[in-house]
Amino acid sequence: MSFHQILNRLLTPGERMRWEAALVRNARDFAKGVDLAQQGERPRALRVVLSGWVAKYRQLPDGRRQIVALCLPGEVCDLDLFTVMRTAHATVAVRRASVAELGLSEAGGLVADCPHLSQVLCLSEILAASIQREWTTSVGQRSAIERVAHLMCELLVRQRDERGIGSARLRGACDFLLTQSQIAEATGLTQVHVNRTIQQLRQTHGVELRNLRLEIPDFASLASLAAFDPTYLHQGEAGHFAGGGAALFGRSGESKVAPWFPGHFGRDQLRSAS
Amino acid sequence: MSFHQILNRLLTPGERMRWEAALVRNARDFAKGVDLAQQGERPRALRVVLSGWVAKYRQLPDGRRQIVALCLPGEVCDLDLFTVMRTAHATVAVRRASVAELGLSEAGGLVADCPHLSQVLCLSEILAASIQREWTTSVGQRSAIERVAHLMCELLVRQRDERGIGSARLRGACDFLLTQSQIAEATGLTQVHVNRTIQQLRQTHGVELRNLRLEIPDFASLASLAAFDPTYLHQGEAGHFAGGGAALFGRSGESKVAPWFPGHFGRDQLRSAS
DNA sequence: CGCGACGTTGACCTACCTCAATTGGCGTGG
DNA sequence: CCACGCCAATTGAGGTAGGTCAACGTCGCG
Repeated sequence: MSFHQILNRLLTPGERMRWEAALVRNARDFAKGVDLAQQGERPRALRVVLSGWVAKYRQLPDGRRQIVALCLPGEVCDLDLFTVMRTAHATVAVRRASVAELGLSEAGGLVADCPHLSQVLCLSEILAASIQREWTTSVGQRSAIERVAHLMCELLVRQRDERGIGSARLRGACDFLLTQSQIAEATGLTQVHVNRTIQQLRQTHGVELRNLRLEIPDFASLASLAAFDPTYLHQGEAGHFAGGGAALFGRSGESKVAPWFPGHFGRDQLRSAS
Repeated sequence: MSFHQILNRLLTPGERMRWEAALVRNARDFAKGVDLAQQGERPRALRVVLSGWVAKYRQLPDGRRQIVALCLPGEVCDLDLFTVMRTAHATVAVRRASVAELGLSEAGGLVADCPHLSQVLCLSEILAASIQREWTTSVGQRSAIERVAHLMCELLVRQRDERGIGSARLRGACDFLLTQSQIAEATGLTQVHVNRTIQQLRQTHGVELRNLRLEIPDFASLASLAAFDPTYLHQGEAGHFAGGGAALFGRSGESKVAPWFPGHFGRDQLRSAS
């Protein structure tokens, strides 16, 4: 399922409104290449992409970088705000992007007010982890042409059911906001080699990648070349998630949530939003 | 933090006992190389490694495989049982291993009875995701020698605070249950090349890898070679997790958990264990 | 009109792969 | 106790996918 599907299935209409109002209220624009967060720092916000793409990357001391994840519109970047002391990766705007940044009090208030929200957040994290495993597989096992093709397939499919905030069409075409250098950083290849690889995909599969648009004339053959098996995207499992999530989270919809928050940072207590 | 730290901090003594009793009751042994689960099938159990190592791997149609994660003693393999319809990866015993397999009703009952358990499970999943990102970085950016060294560093550190079920000492030595072929599958290298790489590590860093034991005379220098930065393991953050987790999960410790379970598989309802 | 970002091309190089033996350790059975 | 067989580790020779370096082209924008 897409993140939107999860949201729609698990949140009540009221929760959804509250969630989206908070996002709009905290929207911020970032120019291409601007870091939203540095690696090693204490997480400052729960981030939700509203438009544009955002990348998580890890940088080694000598400058090498690996993009480890892409966050498309509507997706939550991570739960670091709630769970870790220092983020191990940085976050950057792939292109001009609009991102909602919810501070600790705002995010905590939302979670407190929307009993289903923690389910949604954790499930989105679990989906992200599944994608992450596939990326590891790609970089570890697939050849250059397979990697690039696989990335294309994944991003097409991930955008397919992003009605609402996203901006993708069905059938073989979608937004593609990465430069070739960024594709290189995501696939563990060189920018030069990515270029040659794309040309090869153009010739052999008619794939077109221009003006931030991707067109795939024959998705099936590209998927076959890339050994793309969409199982890991768990599409259409929102219903299952809803059930399993409820089990896992003890039906938090029924729990009385206390307006309490640990002050372990020495920060202010949360306001308990109504 | 290690998974054990999370467990110790977040579960009440009673919950811990219940948890461990369930593990013991459902322990099963697997010979080396035996699959605990195939990719593409419906998850059958919540698995917890008791002894030995377990690997998650993804296999491509032509046979290439990538080990995407290692589960050490005490760790939960994944939450697929609760969250997805078909697992995208397979699970295999790296060596003879003992694994607790909790079926849906047993696992659901545990989660229902132990209010903090869902926190523990989700946080362990989040930690696993962080490790996964580092693996992607490794395979994408690090050279062969860096990859192997990094894996060694990670596994040493991950075993350090595994008192209890685990069997690791501090200071530069730990169990290492992978064959060179398995290291190759985890690092995206060839078995042959892994062999040469290890020899190089032996000569230049005195690293010894024999008889399922790893010895690292100079951890600092190996870590530096590998660009190993343990931030991503989030050690010693169990306290933080406890707080943040509570916020994220709405202090489930206080919630009244209903002995209810979705029957979306058409399975039996859960018994509500006392 | 000129600058900067992105894409494209060519020549050369090397880290890692492939294939194919060979060695060593160890458990098992005779 | 030795012989066999299996599995993991090791070694060698040769090949290639992809990296490196260095231009050059092209497009959009101020």
